[in-house]
Amino acid sequence: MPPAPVASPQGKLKIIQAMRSLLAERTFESLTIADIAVTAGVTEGLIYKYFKDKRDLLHHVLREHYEQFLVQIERDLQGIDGALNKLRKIIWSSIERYANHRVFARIILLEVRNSEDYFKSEAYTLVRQFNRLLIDIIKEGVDAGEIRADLPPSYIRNAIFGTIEHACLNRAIFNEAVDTGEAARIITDLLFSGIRR
Amino acid sequence: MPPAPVASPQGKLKIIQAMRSLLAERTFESLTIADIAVTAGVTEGLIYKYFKDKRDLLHHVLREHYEQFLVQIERDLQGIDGALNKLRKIIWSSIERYANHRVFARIILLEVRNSEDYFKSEAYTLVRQFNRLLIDIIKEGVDAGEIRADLPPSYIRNAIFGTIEHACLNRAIFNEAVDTGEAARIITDLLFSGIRR
DNA sequence: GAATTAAGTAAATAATATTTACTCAAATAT
DNA sequence: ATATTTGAGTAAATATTATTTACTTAATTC
Repeated sequence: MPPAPVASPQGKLKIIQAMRSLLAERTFESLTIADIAVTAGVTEGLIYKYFKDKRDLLHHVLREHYEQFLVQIERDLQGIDGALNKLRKIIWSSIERYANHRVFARIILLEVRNSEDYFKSEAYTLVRQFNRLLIDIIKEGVDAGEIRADLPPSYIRNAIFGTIEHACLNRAIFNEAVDTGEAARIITDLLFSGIRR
Repeated sequence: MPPAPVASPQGKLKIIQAMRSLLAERTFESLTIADIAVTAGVTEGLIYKYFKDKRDLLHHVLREHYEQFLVQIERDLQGIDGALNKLRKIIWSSIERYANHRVFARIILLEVRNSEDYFKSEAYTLVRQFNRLLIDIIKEGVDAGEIRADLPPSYIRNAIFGTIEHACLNRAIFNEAVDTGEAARIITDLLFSGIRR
């Protein structure tokens, strides 16, 4: 049997929870270790017992979010046939995630990409995994004749991610509302059919 | 006549230049005021004479870059007719800028959006100005029947920016090469005609 | 029951940002 | 021609924040 998942100690959980709730209101840079410790109700030293530094804690929070996201995506794709239908669903699920999990959106869109450590983190491993999934679906679509073969899959993936992210940026930054269904419909239509009349 | 542009003092210029050259190699967060002062050959105090704090200096560097970019864009659009042709040119010019001015790309894609101060900065005013230009061109295209009228212009703008930015992200982060002409052709084609076969 | 270990604390230290009080030289006004 | 102001710049002090260290304490295991 697999090793029983060792329960995290209270203190660690409180630290992670404090980080999440502080990030809902403030930027990563503006948070001090003291802030986090006070909010969590632990001492500053304990944070360094579980995390290498402030950024490592950030990456841990992102990783947990991303794990949930990937589980949900996998579920969402069950029973969907055809590459375009899968992409449509992924677009919807991604927007839904950014719209309803603002801390997740803020971390990934605003806070991590400026640090080299991120690209060595486990969180980034998950991002790459999601990337590969997307590329595979695009290739499947090309092979099936659903998707144009003259556009490199990486550009298609960039267009999908980039468009979604920009559409959700104002949500992450200014807390503006996003209508998931509407946004997904418009973005899918735009990417599938183009802007030319 | 307009007030003669007062020449910046040597020290200020050296500080700005030091910031630029350091940002070519390292992330904003990793730069200390001491680093910047040593590289510029001035004392730390002088930096605070001209800039409110480290971020204010970053915003100043971005503003100078963006001013140049807008001047170039305006030139590039001269004599081009038709909204789609203008968008095509803007896509090319934007990619060219990110590809050939990596510090600019790094600042705007990775370093500023995580701070509230940025959105109050003069640099951001210029970004909004560019945004408006793009929206105006899109509306012109809709009115002229070149661009679909059933897609909100803001989504079209997000798709254009987002796709370009994601395509240039690996350039900014990992210093990967970008073939401007090729990228512009593919992205324009993708956005104008869609990915569906 | 002694030894080890995990969870946690408190205080010290190190790194860094920022402020303060000053110097000097040039420009300007009297 | 000199006193006064001002802008450029410095050096050192201070404030803030991150990180490390040395230590409890309570539970587990040998």
